[in-house]
Parts: sequence; structure tokens; C-alpha cells
Amino acid sequence: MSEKDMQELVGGFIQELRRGTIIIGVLSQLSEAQYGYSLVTVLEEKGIQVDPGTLYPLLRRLEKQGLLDSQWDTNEARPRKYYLLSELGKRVYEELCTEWERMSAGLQALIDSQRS
Amino acid sequence: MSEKDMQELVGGFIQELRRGTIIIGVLSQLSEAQYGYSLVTVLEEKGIQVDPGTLYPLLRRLEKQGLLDSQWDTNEARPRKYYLLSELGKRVYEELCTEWERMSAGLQALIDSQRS
DNA sequence: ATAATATACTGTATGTCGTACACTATTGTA
DNA sequence: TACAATAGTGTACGACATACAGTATATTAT
Repeated sequence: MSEKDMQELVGGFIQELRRGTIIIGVLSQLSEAQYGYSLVTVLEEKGIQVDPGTLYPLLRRLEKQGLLDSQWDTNEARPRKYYLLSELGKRVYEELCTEWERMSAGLQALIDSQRS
Repeated sequence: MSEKDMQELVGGFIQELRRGTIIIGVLSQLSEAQYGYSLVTVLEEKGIQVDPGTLYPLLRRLEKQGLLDSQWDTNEARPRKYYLLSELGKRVYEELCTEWERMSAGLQALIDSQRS
């Protein structure tokens, strides 16, 4: 198997690791209202790379699921859709963080114990 | 939305978080040969709950992908299929751990900074 | 004035892995 | 003899990130 094949395999696994974590990253930034384009930038600055093509549908989906509320701001030169955590979103976010930290610690312990 | 609906939503997100992490958990336990049924038990003891219906297909898939080698042991009362990390598997496992730790730290930092 | 870039968003098909089963076989225990 | 435990195979499905294609227009560069 070539080095490229291996990188492709690793890349696929990494993509799977990102599922769910992007949602946490996005929710973590929306206790204050923010619009999509800005969110892409802010997340990138904080080390979370999310393509706009991934983020906008995700915001739409999270709103549909009741975790976010949105509001158009058409007073600027360009209309912007602002998103904000809903009450449900805050609760779901807290539970996801708790579960993420638990899973993360568990897996880290597994990895560490294997290296010993 | 009812409490049950919210738990269902959270459950779905948690399932997505598990994608990829189960692979890391499994690979972490196969630097020494082990068979499927035993792996289920060992992982459960270490806090990683994996259904046999999930694990056996995963082992098969990982072998197909070249990360594991398997060997039947038919000397016992019951035939057992032992799995062991291949050379490729070791390399992929190391890279996944590195990437997992990076992602994990990044997300944890995001969560922590949002709580401040 | 025109072209290129940046800003800001919508829409949708696809692939992958964990889940959720159904199923099989046989050994060990009650 | 019946049930539980041990050990495995097989497969359809759902959900999310990706990977695009696409739209519109303000801003900047030429």
C-alpha cells in the first residue's frame, strides 16, 4: 500500500472523528449571536477548520432541530443571518460537552495505558 | 419539545461523536493479539461500550483495510479468531492518536474559553 | 469603467461508520 | 433437557461532513 493510500485512509478516519465535534465547536460560539461567514473565520482562528459549504447547512440543520434561533440583519450593506443558541440549544450543548469530556478522557486513558 | 425528544437528539449527537473513536479504542488494544469476544469485555472494563454486533463487523473491516491481521485458533474448545495490528495498522494508529489529541485539545480549549 | 476578489448565502448528492438487528453454532451450566 | 454463555457472520439503514454547484452583490484593483 502506497504512502498516499495510507494518508487517504487516515484522512477518512479523521473525517469520521470530526463528526459531532464540529457541532460542539459551533454551539460553543453561539451563546452570543453571530453570522455564518464570521463564524467560519472565528472557528478557523481557534483551530477549527470548517468549510462554508459545511457550516451553512449545519447552521440550518441545527436551527431546524431547535438548537438555534436565527434573525436576518438587513441594515448593513449586505444582509446577514445571525444565529443564537436557543434555550434548548444551551441544554443540549451542556450535555454534549459533558459527554464529550467523558469520552475524551476515557479514550485518552486507553491511549496512555497502551503506551506504558 | 419533550424531555424524551431532547434525550433522543442528544443521543444522536453522541452517536456521531463515537464515530472514529471506537476505531482508536479497538486499535489501542491490539498491539497484542486478542479475539473478538474478549475485546468486547476488555473495552467494556475500560469504559468503552461496544456491542458485539458493532465490533465484529468493525474488526473485519479493519482487516480488509489492512490495519489488522487475523488468525484462527482452533485448538481450544471453541474456535477463536485472533486479531493483531499489522505494520500499517501501527502507523495508522499512531497518526490517529496524534490527530485525536490535537482535535481533542482544540475542542477542549474552545469549550473552556466559552465557559470563562 | 471593468474585472477580480471578497463577502454572504442556498441547495443537494454522496460516502462512511456505528447501529440494529437476524442469524448460526456449540460449549458450559443449571 | 433447557438455558445461558461463548464466539462468530451477515446486512440494511440513518445521520453528518464533504464536495461540490450555484447565486448575488459590495468592495477593491486595474
